[in-house]
Amino acid sequence: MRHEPIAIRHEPREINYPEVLPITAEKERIIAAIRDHQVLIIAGDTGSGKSTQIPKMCLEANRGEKRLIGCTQPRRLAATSVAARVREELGELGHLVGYKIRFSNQTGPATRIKFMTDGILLAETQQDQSLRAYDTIIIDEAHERSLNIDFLLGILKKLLKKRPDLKVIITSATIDTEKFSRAFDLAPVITVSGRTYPVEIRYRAADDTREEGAAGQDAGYVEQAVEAVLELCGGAEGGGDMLVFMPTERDIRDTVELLGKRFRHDGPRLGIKEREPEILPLFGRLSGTDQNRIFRKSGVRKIVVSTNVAETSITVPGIRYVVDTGLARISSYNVRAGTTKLPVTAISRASCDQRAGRCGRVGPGICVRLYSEEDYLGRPEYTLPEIVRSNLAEVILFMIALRLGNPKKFPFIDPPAPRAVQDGYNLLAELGAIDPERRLTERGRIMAALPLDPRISRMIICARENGCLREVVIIAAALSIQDPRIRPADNARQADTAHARFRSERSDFLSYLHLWDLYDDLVHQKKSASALGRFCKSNFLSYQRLREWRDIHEQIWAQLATSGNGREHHFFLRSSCLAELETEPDKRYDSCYDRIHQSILSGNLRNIGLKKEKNVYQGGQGKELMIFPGSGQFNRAGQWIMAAELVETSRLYARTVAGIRVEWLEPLAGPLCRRSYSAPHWEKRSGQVVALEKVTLFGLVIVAGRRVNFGPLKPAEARQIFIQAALVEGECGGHFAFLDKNRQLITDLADLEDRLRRRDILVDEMLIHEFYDTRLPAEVHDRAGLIRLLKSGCNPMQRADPAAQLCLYPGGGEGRGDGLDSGGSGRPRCR
DNA sequence: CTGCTCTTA
Repeated sequence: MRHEPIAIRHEPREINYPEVLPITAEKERIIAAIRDHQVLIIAGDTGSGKSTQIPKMCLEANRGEKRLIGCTQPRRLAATSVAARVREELGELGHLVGYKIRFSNQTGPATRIKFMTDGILLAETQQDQSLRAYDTIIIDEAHERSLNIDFLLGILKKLLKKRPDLKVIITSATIDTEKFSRAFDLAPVITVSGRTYPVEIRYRAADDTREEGAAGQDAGYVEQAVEAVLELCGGAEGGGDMLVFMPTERDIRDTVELLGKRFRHDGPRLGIKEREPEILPLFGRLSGTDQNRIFRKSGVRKIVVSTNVAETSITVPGIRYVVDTGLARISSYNVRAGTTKLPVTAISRASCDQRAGRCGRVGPGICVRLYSEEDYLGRPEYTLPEIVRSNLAEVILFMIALRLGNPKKFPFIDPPAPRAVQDGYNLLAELGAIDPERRLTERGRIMAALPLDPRISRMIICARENGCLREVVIIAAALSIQDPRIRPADNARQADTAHARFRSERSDFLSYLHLWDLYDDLVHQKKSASALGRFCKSNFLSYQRLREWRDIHEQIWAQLATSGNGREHHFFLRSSCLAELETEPDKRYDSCYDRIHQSILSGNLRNIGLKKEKNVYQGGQGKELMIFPGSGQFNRAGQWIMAAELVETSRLYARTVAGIRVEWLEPLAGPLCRRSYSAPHWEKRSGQVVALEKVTLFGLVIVAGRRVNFGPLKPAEARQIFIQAALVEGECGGHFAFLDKNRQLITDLADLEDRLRRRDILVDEMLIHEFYDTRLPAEVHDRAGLIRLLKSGCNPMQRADPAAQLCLYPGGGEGRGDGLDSGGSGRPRCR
């Protein structure tokens, strides 16, 4: 818990604002608005100075006196770099600025302005629900509408009544400020101009009359982008770096390759006199050193070919020209299938404009759009907020843990669809996090306390029971980071060879464990950071991501240790299933493969598959999966698999895959299994009605034709079969006096009919069935039940003798208890 | 035969 904040009184000192920033002119207006309103919306485009100057204005408005001024940023890098900038600008007041991001808390008692990622502020609400550590909260870049931002805005909206002293400032690009204002009871909007240069937009749509390529080929935007780049280079525009936006890594590879070729072969003919430019790919999975090449000055023209990272996350310096395909991969959650789609999609107008703006930061720019103005105008204005295209399980778990009420009534700016909310509840129920009343279970509480996807938390809980916590925590941390393997286009083979060193033949999860063991050895040998870096480089691994992996691993252990009582920590550390003596890497985990993978399966039940053909699997709910070619299980996997992820791109791919045994599924899935029964029939030997049980999980048959005792499942149906087969047709087995008598009577009557040549004395089977049906108690449906019934006839308190009841003629019973034959084995007898 | 990008107790 936070101790009472210390009020830091200080002599008022001059706070300086850079004159060049447009926001400086609005200073007095903004300070007055902060004083007069609880919520304020400030709209300003790139270069307005809002991120750095508004926190200083809050200080000048006497905010942050007893509590903190909290400023959120969507990305860690932004949080730390803006903090550094403000600290520098504040000069001798610089010590008032701190920041906190995951794994690094640089705040102290003197901190009054705290920069952080929005994820951190969200996480803090778990400890400090009313955010009492803050008197002012600034949500920056709200227009990005990330899941964290939308969730935070809802929480703040609910908090405002309870915390009248709290001020909230929402800053955004100058788009859609109306929506924010309306969401916060018509909060005032102050608009600040940006500080950018004009950007000339040129539309260069694909020529419609141009012949289509081979059937099924796409529009050829790679070729068009290359043409556009060559035109710009050969035109009269002059020098300056270029930024080309592509939707996928593969397109980037193709573009880089084609550009290089064209410059070499056709450059002179196209009037490009300059030296061959430097062509650089840029995407998130690129190693840090390769990413940093875009910041180096080389003396020749730079052409950066990038994914969406360059739209908001990385600012490529010095860009004068943008070539925009208008495409991006945008993820969306498919509620029906429970999978993620990652299609190449036409981006929104806001995104197009953001991309264009990337060339107006150092001087007037030119943006070539590979689509028509008509196309542009027909696009949606904004990108769909992340919350309406996400799996909501984690959000809902959080809401239950914090008692934030019904998600359907929560003040989301754009509420998610009811079906998506229902799906989130369903997944939580499948994971055992909530009970039928949607309250947290014991498991759910542990899951809510872990900073992980609920599915991953579920694996850890299962591993605790299975005694393989050490292994599964390593894997859980691995599943929480981006793939640490690097596979450069020009060195793919070498990378594959390097990665094969730790690849498991049976499971991608074990590959993670092998890599961990390899790297952990080096760390324990106290290798220097540079030695570790060299190891990463030569093995095509990301040093950054391995570090993140270890950090998350440590964080999970710390959380597990505090969630139990202190003593549990020891238990956790020792609960490894590792066979101490086995040193050969791919055999090390053989003996505990089942336990580890059962634990992982507990979080991945939705992602199982049954082999249809090589690499193609029948998934749940009628899905067809294909093993991702980058998986170690490609061309290797057996009959049943599970995957940590199912993502639909060109196909529905299963990523991070391992073989499982079908027998694991039923006990783990429990009530998720659907059962159906067929061919119920009387079995004389066992004295039961037996049916064939079929068990399915998400539509996949996991048990077929299992013989089960049908009576307890469907007593009424079983009883009819029992009456017909055992009593009417006489296949009961054992010896029962009443049955013998009834049979004798029927034989006698049949004889009588034969002699008299009549056919109306003996009643037909249907009537005999009816007779038993009326006389036999409802709960009797097998031989054991019949024996129990007849035995109860021995009880003197019993009014009617059951055996007599079952005799076909009046008075057929021969006294109490006589329903049972004294012979036969193992049957109860009356004494 | 190959998947955009962020973020956390």
